[in-house]
Amino acid sequence: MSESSAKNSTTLATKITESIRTAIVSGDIAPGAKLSEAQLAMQFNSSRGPVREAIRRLEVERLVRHVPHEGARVITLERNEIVAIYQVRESLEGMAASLAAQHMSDEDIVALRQLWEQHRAHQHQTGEYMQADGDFDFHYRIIQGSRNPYLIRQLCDDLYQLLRMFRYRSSRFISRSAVALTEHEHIVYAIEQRDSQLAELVMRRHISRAARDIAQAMQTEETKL
Amino acid sequence: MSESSAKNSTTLATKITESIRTAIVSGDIAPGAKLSEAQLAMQFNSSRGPVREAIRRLEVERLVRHVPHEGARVITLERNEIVAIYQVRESLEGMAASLAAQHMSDEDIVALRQLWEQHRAHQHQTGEYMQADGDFDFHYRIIQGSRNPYLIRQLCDDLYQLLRMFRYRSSRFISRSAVALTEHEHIVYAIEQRDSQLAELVMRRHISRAARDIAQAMQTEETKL
DNA sequence: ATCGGCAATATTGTCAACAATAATTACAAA
DNA sequence: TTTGTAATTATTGTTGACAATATTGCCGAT
Repeated sequence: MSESSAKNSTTLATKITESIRTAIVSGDIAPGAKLSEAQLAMQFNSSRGPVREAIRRLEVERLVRHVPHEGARVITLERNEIVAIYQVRESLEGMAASLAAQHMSDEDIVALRQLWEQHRAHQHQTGEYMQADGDFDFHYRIIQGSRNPYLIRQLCDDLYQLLRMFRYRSSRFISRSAVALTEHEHIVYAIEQRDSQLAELVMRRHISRAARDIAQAMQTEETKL
Repeated sequence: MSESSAKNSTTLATKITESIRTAIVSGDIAPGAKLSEAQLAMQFNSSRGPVREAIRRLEVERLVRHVPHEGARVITLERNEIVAIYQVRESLEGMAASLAAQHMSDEDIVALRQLWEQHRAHQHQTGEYMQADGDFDFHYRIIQGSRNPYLIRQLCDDLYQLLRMFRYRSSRFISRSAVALTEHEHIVYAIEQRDSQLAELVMRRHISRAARDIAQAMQTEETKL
């Protein structure tokens, strides 16, 4: 487990929170793993206080499940929970796309198009899957474009944490980068046209298909065991 | 400020969290008010530790804004933030209604109808506005009926806290109980018919109208000052 | 050999003191 | 009077010790 990524925030508790969060999301701390206060405190050269604060925060963020007097464990995402999350994501991010088509500045739309061009070029050259990071970047920009602060927080701070955590583990399945690239283009197009209805629909389908692929992959994964 | 509503949870920090949360949501602690650790600790006959934990949790729940070394204050909801929240609520709860129409058990639907009958009877007798609590109860049942655990948490644990906090302050405006009663009936009907599309649409309109009324009321309220 | 209860151990919850940072006040100079 | 600065005060951040609870291991009974 790497506690390297500790940004120099103002307070120790914040740094520890971020370190543990990235460790969970990146899979360095496995789902279901126990978070021992004493152990973590030792690891970060601190006392248990700041570690406790970090765990409490991550508990509210739903990355950690805590039961009194027993301790905290990293959550494990079951199949039905993944499905539930994707269902919400479809609704929320569809709305984000719709709002983005209405509210994004012309410059931001140009930048979005350029980002997509980069992704295409990258895929053309390397023939590689789209990087998860690139995909997230694309979606983040559209969410930001919604200009709805509450929606932005819900998606970026909350839902996407869970998504990242899950994606890291299951990146082996996801080989739909070619399809995704095409779908992204359609989204960019709809936003360029300022067609909020189309943007919403295309985004919803994009996410819906991803969800279907993942659910299917998990299904076969489960039957294999 | 009443710290009376302390349920006997297993841990002190939890009790304090709940007490402060209800105090904020009910308006006993005013928006923008400072949350002093020492003062709260005294108030709850505890040390600062549990109070700090409570504040950290409420911070992640977005009921409190915290800046390092300065302290925590209760958030203040601006007009545009209310609009943003209602926009998200419309999308999420529309989805909840759709899912409820698909997944609610027949018994639960009967119970929902009965609840509505009660509301109607109550209004008939007293001619009163619908109680905010009754309204929340109605919506909660439908959200639960969605059977989507992530959606349920997002709405009940997160969004509705903010809604409650705001509603308490502004209950003076909201006199649309007669309209709401009718709209609720339409929602119940759509769910009884298992018409998920209709349920979603009617719910969205219900919330959209409420949002419009509130935005309008805030507008006039602002110009008055 | 397995199961249930008791002691030992480990872990979490709470507390009070200390350190570090921000807010306030007092004071002096312009 | 006003303004900038330094000292004071108050508040938050962190720590280690102690209390309360859960887990583990041991022992005896069936």
